[in-house]
Amino acid sequence: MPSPYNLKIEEHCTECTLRGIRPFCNMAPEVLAEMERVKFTGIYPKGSVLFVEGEQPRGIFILCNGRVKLTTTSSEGRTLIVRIAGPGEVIGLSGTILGNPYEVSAETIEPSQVNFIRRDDFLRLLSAHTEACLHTAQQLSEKYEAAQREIRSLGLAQTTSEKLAKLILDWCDHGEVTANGTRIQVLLTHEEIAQMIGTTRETVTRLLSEFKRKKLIQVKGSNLFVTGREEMRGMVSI
Amino acid sequence: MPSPYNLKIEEHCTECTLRGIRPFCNMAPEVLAEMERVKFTGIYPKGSVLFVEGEQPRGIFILCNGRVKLTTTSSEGRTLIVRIAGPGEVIGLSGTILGNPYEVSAETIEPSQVNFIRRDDFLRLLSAHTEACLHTAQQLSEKYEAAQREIRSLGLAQTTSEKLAKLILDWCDHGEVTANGTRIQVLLTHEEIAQMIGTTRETVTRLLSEFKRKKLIQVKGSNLFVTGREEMRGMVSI
DNA sequence: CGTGAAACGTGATCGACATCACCCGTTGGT
DNA sequence: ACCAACGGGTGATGTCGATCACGTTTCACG
Repeated sequence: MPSPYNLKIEEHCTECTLRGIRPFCNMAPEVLAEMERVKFTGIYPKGSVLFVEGEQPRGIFILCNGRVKLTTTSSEGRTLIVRIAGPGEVIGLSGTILGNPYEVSAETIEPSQVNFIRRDDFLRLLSAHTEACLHTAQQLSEKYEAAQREIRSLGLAQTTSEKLAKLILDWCDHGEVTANGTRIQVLLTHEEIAQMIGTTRETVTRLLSEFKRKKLIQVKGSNLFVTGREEMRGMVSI
Repeated sequence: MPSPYNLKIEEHCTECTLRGIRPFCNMAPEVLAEMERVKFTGIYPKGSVLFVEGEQPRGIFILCNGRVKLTTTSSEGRTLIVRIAGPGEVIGLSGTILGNPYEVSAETIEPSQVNFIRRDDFLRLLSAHTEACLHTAQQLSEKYEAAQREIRSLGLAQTTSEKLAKLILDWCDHGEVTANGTRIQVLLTHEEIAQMIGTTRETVTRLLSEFKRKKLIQVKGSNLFVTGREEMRGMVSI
């Protein structure tokens, strides 16, 4: 018997699938039924590793609920967070299609519900249903464009504060607008923020203090209130 | 009547299409025939602009011959070369699929032969032929993985010399191994190399001199001979 | 063949940021 | 209740690379 907590997110996911909110689930009933037949649903606690960079692709992971951190590591041990995937995103798609090893590692940073589809099942699905194939092409296009934007940020930003401001502004898009600024839940440590923009923990700490001093942001627990959204936009040239 | 030069590259492209060398052309005859019917072939001199960042997507460009520079520019005017596309690559795919504006600008850096397919024709092709759709998904996966690797390089490299060494090593993969090192044709100025790794022209000049001093490379005209491939690999931690 | 523009080479300077070192406060585990 | 481990804050220091400035070479083209 599942715990009340698990039931809750399961319910939520089913609902979203039925209503077709998730881009990847918004397909003809027979395709969805087929997907339903071959999928494995898993619920992972925070900190679970879905797969590791370099592994042979076992299949795709459809994230129903929760968030997953995608990282890559240099031979020196430096880590870069490539992306944080949210609900509705498909993970491990390109590797699974091409049969290439996963390019990144995936680790949940929240309790997450994940549907897994084995590689051969997925490839069969693609050949059998043009619709699934079209949706996959769209998902890949979106990921590609997101990667393109990431390349822009990393390559064109002049200073570290510009990168950090850009990151916070990106977060704002999914934040909640309140009386005292846009509220964002930051579930990342300074270390992890540093790994997202290719800098060090100390620099992130210092820059965030600077932003506080300049009244651009306010920190209350794990909430970050962005009070100077316009000023921050002025700092960003990308 | 086409010039001998144009004839030559046209011939070469036809041949490659027939032999199925180009990944995107390696499809069932009826799909190829359909593509043949809707495509527009163009031959562009060096420096032609295929499209500009931000434009509405008109369709896809299949590069048969030549090379195309894909760039993005910051509001400050700084330019980043995202990728140099070569024969067989499809350009403008993700934007065309999603209907989003082109994310980059495309400019030929060699005389190039390009097949253009209009957006609606292409989308019809995708819906009609699962095979075309599968090939598109594969192309997108490859592009996505390439972008991923680019993110790795930009985000994890510690120093600029590491980035430059990595770039040269990447070039080596398509170079010709000779008695005195791997030969590469560099058709880029120092300025453009700088734009590929997010640094300045002066730094590229200085670093290349340093590499010459250390006997890692030799420059003869537009040819670059990599003599110390192993030493350079040692400089790169990504 | 000359001439102007583009590409390349190099020195001087300076600031941003990585690195090291240490401290403090919180948290969670036994 | 304690203390190790973790996350966060901050100073001192050194260095890499951006920037400016100018000279030199190469090359296209009339």
